Amino acid sequence: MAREPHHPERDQIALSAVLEALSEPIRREIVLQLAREGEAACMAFDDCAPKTNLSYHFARLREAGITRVRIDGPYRKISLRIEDLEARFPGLLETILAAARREAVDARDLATVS
Amino acid sequence: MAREPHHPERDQIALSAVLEALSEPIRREIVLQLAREGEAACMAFDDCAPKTNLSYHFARLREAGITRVRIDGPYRKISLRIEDLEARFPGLLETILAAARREAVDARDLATVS
DNA sequence: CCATCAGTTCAATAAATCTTGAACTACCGC
DNA sequence: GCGGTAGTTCAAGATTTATTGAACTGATGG
Repeated sequence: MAREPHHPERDQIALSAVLEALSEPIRREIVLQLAREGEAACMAFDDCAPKTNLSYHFARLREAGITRVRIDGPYRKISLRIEDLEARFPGLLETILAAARREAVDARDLATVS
Repeated sequence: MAREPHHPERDQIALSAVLEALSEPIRREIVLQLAREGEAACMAFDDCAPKTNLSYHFARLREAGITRVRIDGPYRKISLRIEDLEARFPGLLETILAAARREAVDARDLATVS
């Protein structure tokens, strides 16, 4: 296990990678939760998918430049790179997360009517 | 050839599909050009990729709900579904296109320095 | 030291994506 | 109708993605 996982520099964050990372529902759910609750350990997402699958999605988010991973004893603490993303692509993260929240609300409303 | 190609209803436009569609550089280039120049026939993009490949990307954009295709004699006129997208996911399209333009500018600046 | 907990890496598989050439459809002008 | 132009569909291949179980690393507590 690499002691320091790789993170792209702010200037190296690519739009294709960011959009592709956030096009996945599980990864979007992870990012939404990080936006709500701030830094969290991996185990905070254990109800989203099996551990081994989460590990894959964490890596994709990290390599896309969306999250930062910090090793804290036996835990890995994940957080959003909000400032880097805002500097590179202003408003992008917040707009996509707003769209995700809106889609969730719309889906719930639709279920209520039926 | 289906006379009327399928378009998803406004309410059926899915965030995953939109982000995935726009994560592809060729498709993003198509959408940028549509945003600049408005409705255009497919042949307006012939320098982006071979025709058969473009056809594939046009279909992905249309099925994601990003573009509308209108048959006009021998041509197919493509346009952005700006109002539908704005109603479903406010600010999303414009923010992503702004990010795409910024990334292009940054890449050009980097090349100028080197 | 040993067991455990947190999380990753590896290997394998199924599915989706991107790309291309060949064949096709649909419309138009002569 | 014939030929040409605009664009799609089909089939095939290479690549990437998502998912999972098994084996692994690294830190901690007893």
